[in-house]
Amino acid sequence: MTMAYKILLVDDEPDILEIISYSLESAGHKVYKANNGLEAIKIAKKIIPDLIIMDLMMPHMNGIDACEEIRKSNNLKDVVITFLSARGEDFSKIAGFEAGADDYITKPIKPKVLLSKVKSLLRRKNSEQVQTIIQTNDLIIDRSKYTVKLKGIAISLPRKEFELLYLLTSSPNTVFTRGKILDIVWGSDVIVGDRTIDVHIRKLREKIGNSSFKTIKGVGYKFVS
Amino acid sequence: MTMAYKILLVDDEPDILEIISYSLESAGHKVYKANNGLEAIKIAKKIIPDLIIMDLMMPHMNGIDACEEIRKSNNLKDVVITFLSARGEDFSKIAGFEAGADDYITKPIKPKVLLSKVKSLLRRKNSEQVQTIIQTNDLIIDRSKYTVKLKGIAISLPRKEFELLYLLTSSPNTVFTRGKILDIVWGSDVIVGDRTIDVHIRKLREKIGNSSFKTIKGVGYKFVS
DNA sequence: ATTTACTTTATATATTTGTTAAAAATACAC
DNA sequence: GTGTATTTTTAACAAATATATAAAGTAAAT
Repeated sequence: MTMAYKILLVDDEPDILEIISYSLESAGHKVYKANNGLEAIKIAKKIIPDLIIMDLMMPHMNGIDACEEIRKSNNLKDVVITFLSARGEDFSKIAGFEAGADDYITKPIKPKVLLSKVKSLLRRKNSEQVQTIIQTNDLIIDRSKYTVKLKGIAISLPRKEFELLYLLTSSPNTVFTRGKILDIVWGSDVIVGDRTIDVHIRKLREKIGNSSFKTIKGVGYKFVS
Repeated sequence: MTMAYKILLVDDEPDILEIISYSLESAGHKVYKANNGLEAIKIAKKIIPDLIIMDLMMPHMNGIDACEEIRKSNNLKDVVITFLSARGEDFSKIAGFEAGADDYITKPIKPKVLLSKVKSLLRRKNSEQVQTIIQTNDLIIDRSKYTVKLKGIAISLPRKEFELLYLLTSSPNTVFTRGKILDIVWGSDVIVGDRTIDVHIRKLREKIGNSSFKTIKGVGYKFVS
C-alpha cells in the first residue's frame, strides 16, 4: 500500500547520489537525479516531482538559488523541498528556509533517518491537498490525475488548457479577468500577451463546447454551468 | 480600464530612476522619486503611494531600514513594497521579507518584467476589496463575479452599464449628479458628454425596469428601492 | 523527422460606447 | 391654462474597442 512518489535527488557527488537513490528506490520510490541546480530545475519542470532533495553547495547553481527559482514556477510551488547540508553550515540553513525549503537533512546521511523524514514530508504534502475533483453538468475534472471527462468520455487536454479549464470551472459563473487568469495559470512572473488566453479559450471551446465559455467583453471570461 | 497608480521609486542611481520611471509613466502611472530611504519615508508619508519600488543598497538609509520604518506608519501599512536588488546580493537579505516587503525584482531590470510585476502586485492589492455583493428588492449584484440577477434571473451587462448600476445601487435613494457619475464610472480624466450617461441610464431602464431609476431634473439620477 | 504545445501576429468580426438631433417631458412665468 | 425655455428621452448613427480566428513561428518532446 506504499504509494510511489517521484523524488528528484540533486547532488554533485556521485557517491551520495548513489547511496541515497538506492535507499529511496528500495522503498519503492521513483528517483530522478541531477548534478547541480540548473539541471535540477530543468528536470523538475519536466517531471514535476513530489519531493526534491537537494545539496546546498553545488557547482553552476547552488541549492538556494535553485530553490528560489523552483518556487517561482507555478507548477512547482507545492513541491516539497528539503536540503542536504554538511554539519556546521548553520547560516546557510537559515537562508535555505527563507528560500522556500521545507526541511533539511544533515550529512552524513543515515538511510533510516532519511526514509522516515521523506515519509513524513510526503504525508504532510498529501494531507494539505485541496479539492482535486470538480464536477459540472457534463464535466468531471480530476486534478490529481490530470484527466477530464466530457459526458463520460475522456478527453485529453494539454497542461495550459487543463489549468485554464480547472480555474474557470472551480468557480462557475464567475468572471475571471485576463489579469487574474495570467496570475494563476501562467504565474505572475510570466509574460505572455492577452491574446494567448483567447486562443486557449478557443481551444477549450472546440473541445468542450462553445456555449460553456462566455466572453464578458471588457472584463474577461466565465464558465457557465 | 487602466487605472493610474501612485508609485514611489527609490534609488540612489539617477540613471535607474530615469529608466524605470519612464517605463512606468508610459504605462500611465504617476511616479514620484526619492534618492534614499530617508527621503522615501518623507515623500511616502505625504503622498501615500500605492506601490513603493525601492533599492536595497542606498546611502543615508538603506531599503530594509526604510521599509521597516514605513511599515510602522499607520497610513502606510497597506502599501505594497518591492525591493530592487542586484543579482547575487545576499539572498537572505532579499528573501527574508522580514522587513515587510511584498516582493523583489532583480537587476538588471527589464521594463517588461517590471511592468508585469507591478501590474500583478497592484491587482493583488485591489482584489482585497471589501463589499462586493449588493442586494435590493429584485437585484443581486456581485462585483467579484461580475454578475447581475434580476428576480433570480441572470442578466448580462456590458462594463459601463454594470459599473453605473453598481454605483447607483451602492447608495439607493441617493441622487448622483452627472458630474459624480462621470468621475466615478468614467474616471476624472475622461471627457464624455452628459448625454452619454442618459443613454446608459436608458439601457439600464430597458433591462432592469423603468421605475427603478428616477430622474431628478437638473440634478441627476437615483436608484429607488 | 514529426508531432505537439504554446505563443504571437494580423485581420476580420462583433460589441460596446459615444454623439447627435429631433421629439418628448418638465418647470416656470405669466 | 398657455407659451416658452430648459432638460431629458429616444433612436439612429458613428467611432472606438475588444475579441475571434486563422495562420505561422518557436520550442520542446517523442
